[in-house]
Amino acid sequence: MTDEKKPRRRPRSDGQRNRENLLKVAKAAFTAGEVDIPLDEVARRAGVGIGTLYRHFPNRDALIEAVYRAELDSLADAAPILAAQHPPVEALRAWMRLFVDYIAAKLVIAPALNGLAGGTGALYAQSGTVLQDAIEKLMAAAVASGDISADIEPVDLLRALAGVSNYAAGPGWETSAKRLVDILIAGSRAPAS
Amino acid sequence: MTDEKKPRRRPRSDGQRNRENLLKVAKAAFTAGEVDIPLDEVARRAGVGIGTLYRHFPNRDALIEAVYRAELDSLADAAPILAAQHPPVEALRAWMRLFVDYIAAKLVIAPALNGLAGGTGALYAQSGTVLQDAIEKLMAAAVASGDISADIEPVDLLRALAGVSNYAAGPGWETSAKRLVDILIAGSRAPAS
DNA sequence: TTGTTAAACGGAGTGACTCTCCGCATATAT
DNA sequence: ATATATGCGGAGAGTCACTCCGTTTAACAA
Repeated sequence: MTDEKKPRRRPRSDGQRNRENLLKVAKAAFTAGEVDIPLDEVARRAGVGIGTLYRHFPNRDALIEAVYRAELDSLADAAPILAAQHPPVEALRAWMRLFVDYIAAKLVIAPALNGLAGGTGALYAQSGTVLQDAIEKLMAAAVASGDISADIEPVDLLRALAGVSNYAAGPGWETSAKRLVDILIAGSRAPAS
Repeated sequence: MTDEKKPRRRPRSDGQRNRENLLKVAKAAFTAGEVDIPLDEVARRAGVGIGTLYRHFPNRDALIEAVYRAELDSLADAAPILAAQHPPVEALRAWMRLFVDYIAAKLVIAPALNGLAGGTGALYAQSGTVLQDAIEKLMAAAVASGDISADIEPVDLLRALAGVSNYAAGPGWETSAKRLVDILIAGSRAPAS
């Protein structure tokens, strides 16, 4: 019933190496825009058989999720740091801008995120929770300090941000995206009651 | 060089019928959530051969675009009407809410829009222009009346809206999306100079 | 070292899907 | 009624995701 520990053996070193290699190759391909790269090709570039790829990642989505989970986590980790360095509203703004930067640097690729089966949720439901937690805490602080209105759903802002990443195209989109961040912040301000 | 007119013959009636049938079937499937439906199946349901489908729509994306173009157009058409009925800012707000309604009614399906190859642009570059025109005019009016700030990019709002449609999941998302509309409007207001 | 064994590997094979090609059918115009 | 451009249909080629299972190898014990 409870989780038994069966540490019979140490995990095999070649297994871990291959797994990391696959992730590295996949990330390189995805960030290079080859979102639709065949999985055979990923395996080939990583110097492993297709069977090995599928043992580590049961399907395409699993691979994509694994590639981005680390990025998502590091984005989430930045939240408490920013919170410590800035006043609440500015921390929120800074984090949202960082979100945009991540997209700009192709560290997080929206098409890949959205391309997931069923479109939505699948990935954000699992990996996305860390982002939700991050923004929720930032907003809670800003609400507590009386800077932003209490009846704003954190998720809404995240959605808007994610939306921008979908349509990240054309020159100047990045500054345009940061302008949107300002709009969102301004729109979330508590009325000067 | 210029577009020659060669109206040798009237288009064949069966051709038009089949085309409409395909669109009807495809729309039904897409709105029912069967975004990944095989094209053979679409052809079968429409009672035509696969070859016929591919003559009318050279690839999957073309079909998706054709299905939604009408919806997109009607959404765009609503803009001037709303503009005539409401003061500028309210017209803008109403239109953005209408956008959300369309998504809610599954008349426009975000997963399908985003699932397009290459992720971005492909569809919005063509069909999306009508939406851009629509919101640009609404915003121009609101800027002219001094209600909203001049340095807001219309596309940004569209992006945010589209983003929300991606993550349209879970109960209450709709009201949450409309709240986002209000945030965006509030954030776009011109400073009471 | 050597033997044992569980863990991991590789890649041929399967089924599903997209898209092409081209001979056949039919609506339109004369 | 005849001619012909227009549209139809579906077999088949090419690609891809994912499975299966015989073979290899790293980890551990003796």
